[in-house]
Amino acid sequence: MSNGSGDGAAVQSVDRALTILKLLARDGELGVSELAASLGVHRSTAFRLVATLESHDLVEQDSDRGRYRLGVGVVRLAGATSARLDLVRESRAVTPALARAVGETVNVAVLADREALYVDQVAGPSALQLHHWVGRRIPLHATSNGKVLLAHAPAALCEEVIAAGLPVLAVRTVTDPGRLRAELAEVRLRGYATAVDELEDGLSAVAAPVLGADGSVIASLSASGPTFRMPETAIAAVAEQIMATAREVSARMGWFGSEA
Amino acid sequence: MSNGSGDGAAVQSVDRALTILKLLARDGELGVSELAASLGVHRSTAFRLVATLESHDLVEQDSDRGRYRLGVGVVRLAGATSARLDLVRESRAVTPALARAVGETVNVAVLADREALYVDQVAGPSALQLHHWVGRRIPLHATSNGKVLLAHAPAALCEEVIAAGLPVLAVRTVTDPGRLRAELAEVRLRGYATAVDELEDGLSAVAAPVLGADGSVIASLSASGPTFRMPETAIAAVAEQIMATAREVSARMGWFGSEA
DNA sequence: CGTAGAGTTGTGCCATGAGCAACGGCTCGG
DNA sequence: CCGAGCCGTTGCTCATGGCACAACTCTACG
Repeated sequence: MSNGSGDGAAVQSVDRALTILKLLARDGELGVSELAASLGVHRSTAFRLVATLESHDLVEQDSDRGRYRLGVGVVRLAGATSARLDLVRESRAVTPALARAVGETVNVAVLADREALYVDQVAGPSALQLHHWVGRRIPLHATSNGKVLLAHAPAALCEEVIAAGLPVLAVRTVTDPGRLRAELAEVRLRGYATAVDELEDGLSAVAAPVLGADGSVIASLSASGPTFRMPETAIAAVAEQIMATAREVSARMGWFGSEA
Repeated sequence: MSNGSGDGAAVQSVDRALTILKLLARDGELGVSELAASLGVHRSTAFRLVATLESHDLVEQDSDRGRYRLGVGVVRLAGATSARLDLVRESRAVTPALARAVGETVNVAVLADREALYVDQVAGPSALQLHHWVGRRIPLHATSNGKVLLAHAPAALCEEVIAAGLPVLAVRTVTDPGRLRAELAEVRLRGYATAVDELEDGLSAVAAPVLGADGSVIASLSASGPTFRMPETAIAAVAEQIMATAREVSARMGWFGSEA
């Protein structure tokens, strides 16, 4: 093999393993010898490929020496991708308009472990913009999105985050537990969160919660830009726009108007 | 590498590719360099692994040189596995009792391309039983399950199957198009199908349709055994039992009683 | 414009993937 | 019951396919 430059099957053994997944999707259940015959490889090769898939829960066996079928890991992967696809697709219907209206970069974030995971971003019209954050994990205490997610998370999670420490990231990072708790209470009351020079010097953001069909907070929607473009006096007006858009996204996600 | 005998990661490159899927499930979107860093491999290695995943639609890119996320192939795999898991799980609630009651092997089959795909099997109590058929594809015209599926399939499919030829498989295989059409009409009228010495000499079967929530035929349920144990005189009684169980499975699959 | 970083491609080397052989378990037929 | 055949699994060796390096292209930023 000379590293196949065009056919897409760049790594042969990976290609074979993925072909096993397709065969099982097609046929439901197959034994090692059947897989080996379909792939045109030796039984021991098929066995090792399927064992690797099994170690990742992508296939499973009925019994110790039985036939293989697709496993729960496949459903898990799909769950991860379709829920997030839904959120990104629905929010994308309205976030470009918000980005234009407030003139800043709009982000959507979800709670993942004890961090804010950025799942979508739409740039505002300015030349001075945020770097691409999708796929990045950001500390909860230092961002507006993080504060929204934390304010609506179980109290136990909030205490875990505080117990793990609130590291300094910028000149105004909130590092005092009491102050963070007070801010989170205000977020819940007011309906939005702010972060000014807390993640990065010169970076400000405002965020509001996105609700799901059952009224629980499933994501956070923010607008962020340079602090000099988002002065104290402008925050409330921006917050109103963000909250309105967050309500629209919530409705698109199935929320019917009565907050949990 | 000496083919790692215990750690489950039998094939390293496959393990790495599957780890990429997990990373994307976790983080939503990642670039080649980020994947390479997470895996601890060179960028070119990560690129080739992700290219292989992409060739199988398991990951996709926004743009030509953009970041990767999980692709529609993942949802397809999950669709294949969860729909079939549902059918097998729901039918399994009642098929063992049927196998005991009629004393024969019970099978569940679905229509897949132009064949009957066997997705579950429960052995009857007799020593003389069928071999394991799960995962096997069987010609539609020669089995009771195939006839049920064909009788309720679009007419175009029926004609395609006939046009492709009806090969002889046993002494009584139906090979005449007119006779097959007449049998299928009778299946639709009577509510069950039979196959006697048509797939294999000495093998008989009776099958009835399983309906889904929308009243369409989603599977076929059969009992099969040696012809000497299922004489002409016993077929109607067995058919009643099979139809009753098929109605139960249908209800479990969400059918509410009014056939489409 | 130049630089840095990211994505992509070509090449050669060696470590890993593949195939062979052997073993143990299970099923079926005599 | 025994033997044969088949299947799943494991150990070993070797050669080839996977990997890293280097180079190229493209894009974004100062």
